[in-house]
Formats: sequence, structure tokens, C-alpha cells
Amino acid sequence: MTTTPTLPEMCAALGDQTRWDILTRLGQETMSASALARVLPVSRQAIVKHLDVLSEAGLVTAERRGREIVYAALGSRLNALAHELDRIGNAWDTRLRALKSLAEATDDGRR
Amino acid sequence: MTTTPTLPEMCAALGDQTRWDILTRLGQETMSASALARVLPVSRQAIVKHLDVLSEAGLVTAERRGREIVYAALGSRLNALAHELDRIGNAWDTRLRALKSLAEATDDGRR
DNA sequence: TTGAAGTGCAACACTGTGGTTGCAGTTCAA
DNA sequence: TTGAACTGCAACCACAGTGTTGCACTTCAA
Repeated sequence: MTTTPTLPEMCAALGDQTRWDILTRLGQETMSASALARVLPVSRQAIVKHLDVLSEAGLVTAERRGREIVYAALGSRLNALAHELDRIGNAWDTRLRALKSLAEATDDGRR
Repeated sequence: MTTTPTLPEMCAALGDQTRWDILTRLGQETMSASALARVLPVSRQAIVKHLDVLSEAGLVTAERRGREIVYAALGSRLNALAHELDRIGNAWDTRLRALKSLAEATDDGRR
């Protein structure tokens, strides 16, 4: 992950059930891909690909520990995303409220 | 949209650049699919499909107005999603902090 | 030092999704 | 009442994503 992930990229990473399954596990304890493959109903290779996506999105960290690679979920990144989405949601509502009151004012003028 | 959209569903809806382009426009002013197709570099049919996805995810509302259907972005839904993600992010960090301090305590014991 | 347990890489299949075009149907307004 | 501007539906294409399997390579521990 050289470049910072974009908003759509992060959302896309979170837009898959299997990846949520993985994240849910990693939010409870750090695990390797093989360990995840043991508890989830998909192959290790599928897990690895998902972990790549999550890592690219900055949602997990990978740490080599001897022969295994241990992954952990990054709550702070999710919090940052949440903050962004909240900001945008507020902006939408503000703009649309302004439009609505403008429309009502126009209505009044026509009456 | 009969059932409430799941978290992965909402995230998947937000995981596409074109849909963000649409949402950005709809966050500024309400527009019809045809109007969106005029300002975005994709066909009306593509827009319609995206609007279906966004509507299914509860991120936009549709209101028939005579011969057209006018869409609006729902900031409140985005805020709700943001709140959910924030909650989950906090839970991850809490659990992993607990694990880490436990590991350090074990380390101390071994020294 | 050998076997078990990891990771890494490649090839492949299947499906979903994002996109297109074309045409039919509806609705408004001149 | 006719044409312009919408929506609605269907067929189709191309590609990316999700998943699989198989095999080679590394690393730890008995």
C-alpha cells in the first residue's frame, strides 16, 4: 500500500461478507491466514486474497512472526472512514435542507 | 427495499466510483436519471442501475414528479452507517489493546 | 534431519457487475 | 394532437472479482 486508499476503495473492501467474517475474527484476536482458513468455510488462498484487499485498504496490518504472518484489524482506520462518511452525510443534509426551504419559499411566492 | 440493508450491502453500494459521482451530484441537488446521464460520462441505463443499487442500500430516495423521477441523497443513512462503523472500530481497538497488554504481562512473567 | 505447518505463486472456472444499445411505453406542452 | 423528453424493459458484451486446486518453497520442532 504505497498510496492512501480512496473512499470508494475502502468501502469496496468492506463490501464483502467474507471479508467482514475475516475482520470480525481479526477484531477479536490476531490470526494467520492458515488459522483463518481453519475456522472459515473458504480456502486459505481465498483468505489470502481477501487479506491483500484489506491490507491495501489499510484495514489490517501484517506482521511476520517466524514462519507465519499474523494479521490484525485496524480499528483506527475504520474510525477514520466513519468520520469521513459522517462529514459527507452532514453536508448532504445541509445542502438539501437549504434547497428545500428555497423551494418552499418559491412556493409561497407563487401562492 | 423491503428488508433493511446489511452493513456489507451498504458498503458495497459505496464501493464504486460512478456511484460516488452520482451521490456527489445528488448531495448538491435532486436530479432525475436523465439529468444525471447528461452530466456524467455514462449512459442513462447505467445510471439507472446504479440508482437501483443506491436505493436498495437506502442511500437515495426516489420521488415521482410528473414524467420524471427525482432522486435525492439521504445523508441521514450515511450518518447511521458511519456510526455503526465507528462503533465497530472502537470495539476492535479495545479488544486488541486488551490482548496486547495481556501479552506484555506474559512477557513480564517470562523475564 | 525429516516431517509438519506455514507461505507463495500460477492456472483455471464461474459469476456478478458495470457498461452498452435498441425499442416500446408514458407524459407533458406547444 | 403531435413531437419531445422522460422512464421501462431486454439482450448483450467484457472484465473483474471470488473461489478453487496443485505444487514449490521456507521454517520450526521433535
